[in-house]
Amino acid sequence: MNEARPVTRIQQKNRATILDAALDVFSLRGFGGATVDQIAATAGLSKPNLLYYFPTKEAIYEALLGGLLDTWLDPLRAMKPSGEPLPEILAYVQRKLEMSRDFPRESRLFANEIIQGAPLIESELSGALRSLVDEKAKIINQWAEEGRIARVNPHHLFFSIWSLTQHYADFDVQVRAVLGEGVDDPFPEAEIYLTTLFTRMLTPS
Amino acid sequence: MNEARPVTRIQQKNRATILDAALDVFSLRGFGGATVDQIAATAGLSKPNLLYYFPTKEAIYEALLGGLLDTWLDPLRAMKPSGEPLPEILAYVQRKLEMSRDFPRESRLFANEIIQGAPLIESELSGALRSLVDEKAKIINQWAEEGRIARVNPHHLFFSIWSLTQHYADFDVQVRAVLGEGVDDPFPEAEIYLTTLFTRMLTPS
DNA sequence: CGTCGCTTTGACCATATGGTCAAAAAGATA
DNA sequence: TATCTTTTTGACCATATGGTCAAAGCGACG
Repeated sequence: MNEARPVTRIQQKNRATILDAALDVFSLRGFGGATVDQIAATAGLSKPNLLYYFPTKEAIYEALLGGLLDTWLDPLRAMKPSGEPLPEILAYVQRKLEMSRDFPRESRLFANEIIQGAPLIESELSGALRSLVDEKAKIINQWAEEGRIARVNPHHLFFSIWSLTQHYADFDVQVRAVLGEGVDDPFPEAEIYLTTLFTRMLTPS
Repeated sequence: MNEARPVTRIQQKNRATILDAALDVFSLRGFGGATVDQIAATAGLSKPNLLYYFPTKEAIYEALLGGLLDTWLDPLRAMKPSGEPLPEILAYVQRKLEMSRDFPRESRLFANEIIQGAPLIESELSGALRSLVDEKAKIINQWAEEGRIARVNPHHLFFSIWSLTQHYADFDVQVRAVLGEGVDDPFPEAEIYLTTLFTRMLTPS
């Protein structure tokens, strides 16, 4: 009768600990480069104990990725056709940049997955993601036709927002190396730069 | 007396074959996720035979990365202060985009390395790369002061060029998934979009 | 306190993986 | 053709890795 086992406090805590450790390891080494032992060590658990909570390495990875794309797209969903065009877009850029600053591991995990061919989430990319983007692209086009923003290819506009914001998480090492010791937080300047960029590009001439 | 052994034709061919195969595998799976057997199989060689040409897996990886950053930066080196500002910058963007189109594996290899913390090339990043960027940043600032382009943060300008162009190689799967079946080559539109973007951002108001 | 189910672990296993080595095969050279 | 060097390979090895299992530890609850 599939007796519903309650989720104990220990289970909740350990699952969370494992996922956090796995995020550390997977985002840094990619799926193939990560080992269960590393994750277990990072989580402070024995390997069999870890495998008591997640049956396989794949299961941990899937648990991390599942929902990540969804969370990642929340800021885009928040872009409303009723708002002022430029502020709506700039708010989206800013929220994406904040996510790069506050959740760099998630960003890198996602980047790793995509670079490696997105074996696990390709269906979501051409399904849910594509639908959402198509829908929001119409809004951009609408705004452009009304002359409220300059005309741009809306799909590539989204690509550029993703690329520019995620760059500060994924290529953090490079950004810091190039900026040098003097700069300990690249994000304030990044925000100014990106705001300027999108404002100049989208302001109708 | 360290008799200089000549490099035979067979050696040349096999080294090239191995590096090409390794590029396939490393760019898709990252260093940790790649196996010597996969590389050997892709190259059509036996594993011991492969290890006759490169002593270790690391050696293959290093051989690939060594020089890659250098090649990668050639287009930036070509940016001359004597030229017209906007065309110089647009030419740089265009050449970087071409590299993403023609050498996506190299781009992904590089991305993998950076995302994973650049263990092998961090010194180059804060050495050669940083110097070159600082030098070119001065040119950008000079142009801005002369009123020939709009004022922007030059370092972040370079970040944006790298990020936007490499995105089309590294996130190719996502780009194609979002654009759908109808688009079989995203690059022409990308070029138009990026040209527009940088023109609008950099044209003095 | 005793029982029962949840949690943890040491020992273990099969396979994968990076790498070695001696010997065979294949060229080059004379 | 005989000799010497370069190239190739089958067999092998130590370690790493993903995963299993039976048994022990532990906590909640009657």
